[in-house]
Formats: sequence, structure tokens, C-alpha cells
Amino acid sequence: MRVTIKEVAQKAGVSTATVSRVLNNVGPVDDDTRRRVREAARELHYIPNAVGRSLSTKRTDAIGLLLPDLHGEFFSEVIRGADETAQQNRFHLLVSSSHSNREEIEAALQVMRGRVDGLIIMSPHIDAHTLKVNLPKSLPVVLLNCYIEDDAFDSLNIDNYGGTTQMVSHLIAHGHRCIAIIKGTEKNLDAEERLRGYRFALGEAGLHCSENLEFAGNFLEDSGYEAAKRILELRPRPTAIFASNDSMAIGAMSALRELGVAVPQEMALTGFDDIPIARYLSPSLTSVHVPISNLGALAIQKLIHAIREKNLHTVHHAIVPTNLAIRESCGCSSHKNTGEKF
Amino acid sequence: MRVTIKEVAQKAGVSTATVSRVLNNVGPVDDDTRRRVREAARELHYIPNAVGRSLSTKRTDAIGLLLPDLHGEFFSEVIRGADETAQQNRFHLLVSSSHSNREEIEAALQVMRGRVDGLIIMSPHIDAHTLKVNLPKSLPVVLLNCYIEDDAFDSLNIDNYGGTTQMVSHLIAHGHRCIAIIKGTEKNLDAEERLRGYRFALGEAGLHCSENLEFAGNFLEDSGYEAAKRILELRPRPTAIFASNDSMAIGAMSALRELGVAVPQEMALTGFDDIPIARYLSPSLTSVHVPISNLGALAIQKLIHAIREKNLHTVHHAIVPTNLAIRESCGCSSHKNTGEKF
DNA sequence: GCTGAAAATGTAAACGTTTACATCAAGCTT
DNA sequence: AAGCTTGATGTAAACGTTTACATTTTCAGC
Repeated sequence: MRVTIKEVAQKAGVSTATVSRVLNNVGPVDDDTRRRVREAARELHYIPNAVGRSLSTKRTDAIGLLLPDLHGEFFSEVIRGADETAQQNRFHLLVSSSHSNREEIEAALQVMRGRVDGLIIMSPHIDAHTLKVNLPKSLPVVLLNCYIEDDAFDSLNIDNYGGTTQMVSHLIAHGHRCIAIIKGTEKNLDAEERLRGYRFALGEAGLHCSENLEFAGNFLEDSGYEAAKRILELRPRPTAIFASNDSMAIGAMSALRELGVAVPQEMALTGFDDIPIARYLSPSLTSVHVPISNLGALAIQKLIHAIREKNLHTVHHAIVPTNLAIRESCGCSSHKNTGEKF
Repeated sequence: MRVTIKEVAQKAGVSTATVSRVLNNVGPVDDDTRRRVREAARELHYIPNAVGRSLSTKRTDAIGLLLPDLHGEFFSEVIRGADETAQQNRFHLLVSSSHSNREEIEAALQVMRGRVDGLIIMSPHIDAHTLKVNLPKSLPVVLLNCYIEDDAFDSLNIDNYGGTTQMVSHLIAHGHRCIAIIKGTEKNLDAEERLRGYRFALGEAGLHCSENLEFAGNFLEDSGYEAAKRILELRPRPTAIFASNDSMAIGAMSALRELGVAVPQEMALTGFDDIPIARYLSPSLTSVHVPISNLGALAIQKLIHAIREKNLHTVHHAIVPTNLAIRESCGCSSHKNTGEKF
């Protein structure tokens, strides 16, 4: 069926060992032999069988990417960044997405096991114990935005707390005194950290911190839409809304527009993530910029380092900094319409 | 290192063959033996090695997904749909994205070869010959939105032509006589078909069809932004813009807003793809709805059928229908603000 | 021309499964 | 009771590589 190394060896008049040596540039081979083997391989359109090789070398040259039930551009940008970096390093990406509970994650881990040389896990729900039970000790892992700060695993986290604090402080600096928050999914690390940052910024400014100002959400547009409607019923009405991500901010913006509340004049609105579309909204959305595709790329780099330098590699926790992308929706007119790129 | 089938066999006091039979539910095995084997496997936390199995069975249980340099939500929705369906069928997804030229695709194909049981190729640039040279005859393939109508490959195409025709006809029906188009990437099938549909609809209505009304674009927001600015310089000024995808429509909307042109009052605007965010724009974007995640799911279903029923399967070309999502941006007030879901 | 090292190449085991075939025991049929 | 069938299990080959080790060849140094 498919042409194997044996046929190449036969055609070139050598043993399979020699063919392997030639094709992998390893060990001493006579120039003339090398030429003959190369020629034979080319003529037969020989492509080494990846499975056979994997079995022998115990490498797969693949990286597993385990994603939660992510949506929209955040999802695609992470994959794009990861894939690009993986390709550059001659690794492949095994993607498994939409895992929301422990069972699904465990199943996915089992499936990945043996098929990948390393794993990137982005899962706000997972706990260290589940991971340790389901993963061989020797498999390099990088955690992306996970709760766990266990020293067994490398981790990469967005500076949710810092970014939110900055943003809310920005609103306060521009005169807002009553700021509502649309929270993210419950028990989600990002959501919790953003909430924590929000509370801290309010407290630091000596402002009233009330649960009445905190509205449930789940990171999807719909929930932002609903939350905004409820926020408008509050008395006194808040003058600003911090949405825990851009999707919800977009939903909120939609609700505000529908109800005739002008953004930012009657209500300031900010998001988090700075998805590409934020700058094209009307009004353009002020958001906390997260280098999303970098995040994927960084995770891959870290992981590949762990794979290649298994012995040298030491566990490391990194926090990816964020920065404010000030646009129209927060009403900070000095920065109006910059539309800056990063 | 990792526990193998041999250790399970030893612990259970049987041969590896029996263990294999038990774990795969194949062939007759004594109930008591079965129990012992299961127990041993559980105690040892045995997980079959996927590579060894692949080598033996010549299956990988993986599907390759080859994507072009796609952006934004279209990209993520295709992957989501594909992944979901793949998981349901116990297949894994090997994703390789951002391929824009032939060399990259050939490289990706070679890499995929042997690692997957089937391949979904979404690549507006590829030609049948390149595929035939680089793929073993026996590998099932589904082409997604590719030029090729070669009978060697299954294909799945969006009804670009029909969708565009409908949309442009809709604009005409609402009184527009001078409609500009922002074209998609050159040499891209989607782009060409949408252009063809646009021209046809104009012609059918007996309207002037001029190259002056056709503006270059590349499916990214920026190009929509630029094109819109140029469109506004036209005299007589068009009263409607058909953008070949939503991203460009969003860019165009941004430009119009900046220049103080009211949408839809002074300029109607429509897109194509109906990405999730379209309904949350202001004004909400009228677009040609494409069941994007279905597209990924359908492709996987088709492919899995081809893989499983290799002999029964016959080549088939399918066209995925589109439909109009009428919202505010086209100014067809009767449908104002429906915000319908699909 | 011998010795020994270095270079070139071959042999075969190993990687972890599945599975065709062989074997053996037990129960039926006649 | 001999011959069959069936069920349960074991044996070993096969899948396609890589690589440790063995073997052969070459050739410099004496």
C-alpha cells in the first residue's frame, strides 16, 4: 500500500538502518550511499510513517490544546497564536475544545495521553488533584488561566486583577462614583479575579462597595444584555458599567441602545479582553487589552521548552500584563477615537 | 515507565491477546477471565497506548483540519462545529491553520499524512493536481469551500452565489438603484462567487453594472474601512453597500460613522456570513446567514462516513444554503430590530 | 604487510498493540 | 466412544520505524 522504508532500502541496495540514518542525518554515511538513498526515496515518494516513528522514538511531535467552552474571538486568537508557534517549531496541534466539567476534561486527558508530547490546559474548572491523577508524571504541562498555583505545573495567567483595577480606577478618575459590574461565569478564575480587582479599586478610592452593584453574567453576549437591563432599573442609577468581558459589554451596549441610553454620555461602558472587533463598535469599546494570540504563543513556547529541555526546565509561573485600550465608550473624551493598534 | 498491556496480562495471569480481547470487547472470553482482566487493568491504571494501537490497526482516530488564513469568528465557529462532531464520534482534531500558499499547504499535507484517517481541507487556493500528488489515493478528503469540483473529492460549499443574489435583490426591492460592492480577497472562490451573484442580481433587475461600483477588499476590517471611504467619494453616491463579508461591513460601518454618514438612512449596508456579533452592532447588521458551525460539523460527518464506509461511500458535492438575516443596517424598516436567533 | 582505530554498514531487538492461526478442553451427535 | 463443533485461550507475526550492537571495510602509522 504505502511505500515503507524497506522498499527504499531495497531500491537503494542498503539496509533500512542506513536509510534511516540518511533521512535523519545521523551517524556516518558514505556520500555516494547517501545520494543513492535520497534518490530512491524521492523516486518512490517515500514519506516516513509518523506512527512507526513515534512508537520507536516515543515522541509524537504533537501538542495537545485543551480548551474550555470558549467563544468568539478569544477562542480563535488563542488557537491562532498557538498554532503559529507550534508550526514554527514543527509541532502539531491536537485541539479539544468545549470542556466544561471535570468528567469531560478527564476523558479528554485520557484521550490525549500518549498522543502528545505535552499539554496546554486552559480550564478554569480543573483542580490539581484531577490533573495529577490523570496525567503521567513525566508529561510537560502548561496551565493557562487556571486556578492552580501548584508547583508541579507551569502556569500562565492573565493579569485579571491588575487590569480590572486599572480600568475601574480610570473610571473613578474620570468622575464616576457609582460603577456597576457585570460578573463573569461563576467559579471561573478570570471572573473572580476581575471581581476582586473591581472591589479593590472601589475600596481604594473610598467608594461604596455593594452587592447591589454586582450583576451575574456568564461571559456571553446575552447575559450582558440582560444584566444591563437590570442595571438600568437601579436607583440611584450607576453612571458606569464595567463588563467582565467584551462579549458581555457588547450585549450591554445593545441593551442600552435599545432603551435609548446614550453611551458614553448617560452611561460609560467598558469591557475586558479587547477582542479585535472592540474598536469597530459604535461607540468603540474601551477595554482592557489582553494580548490574546500572544497568550497561545507564549504557552506553546513554554511548553516546547519543557519538552525539549526536560531536565533543565524548572517550573515557572508567569503573569501576562494587560493594558488599557481607551476608546469612546468610557467617555474619556481626551482619547476619543484614537483607534490605535497594538 | 508507562504500564503496558503485558503487565496487565501478567497481573491477570493471561496472555496479552486475551487482555486485548477483553478491552476491545471482541471474541469470546470467559466471564471470570474478563473480570480478572478488567480488575488488573483498573488497578494498574492501564491506558492503551494509542501509537501502538495505531500502528497495528492502521487507524489513528484523528481527523486533520487544514484551514486557510482565516480570521475572527468564522475561524472559531468552524473549529467549534468540527470539534464537537468529531468528539461525539470519538475522533480527534489535528488543526493546522494559516495556510495561504501552495508550499505551506503541501508541507501541511505531508505532515498530516499518516497522522490522520481523513482530511478536511478549506483552502481557496488549492488545486486538484496538488492534492492528488500529495495525498495517498486512499485517504478520505472533504473539501470545504474550494474551487475544485473534481470528482475525486467530496466537497461542501457555501451558497455564495445564491446568498449574494438574494441580498442584493433585497436591496433592489427596497428601492436601491446604485449599489456598491466591497469585494473579497482576489482569487478567492468565495469572493468571486459573491461578486458573480452581485453582478447577476443587478443585471437581472436591469441595473447598471459598473466596475466603478466594485471596490477591492481582503475580508479584513481594515479593507472595509478603506473601501467605504472611497465609496463615499463616488458621484453619484451609491445608496447601499454590499460588503462581501461581515468583517469588512464592520470596517465600513466604522468609516461611515466617522464621516457622519447615517446607516441606514443615508447609506444601507449589508454583510455576509452573519457572524454572531452582527446582531449586536449598532445599527445591527443585515447579513447573509451562513450556518458556520454547521459547516464544520457537516464536513466532519461527511468525512467520518467516508472513513467508516470506505467501500460504500460515493463522492458527493453539496451546497450549504444560506438565508437572509434582515436587521437594521439595510434600512428595511419592516424588520427592524427583530434580533432573531436561528 | 601488520595492527588497530575509525568509518561504513548490516542485524536484529525494541516500541505496544491487534489478530490470524493454533491449540486444547468440553460438550454434542451419532 | 469416535468425531465434530464450539468456546476459551495462547503463540507469534505484523505494523514501520529507530538504534544498540556487531560486523566488515578502509586506511594511517609503524
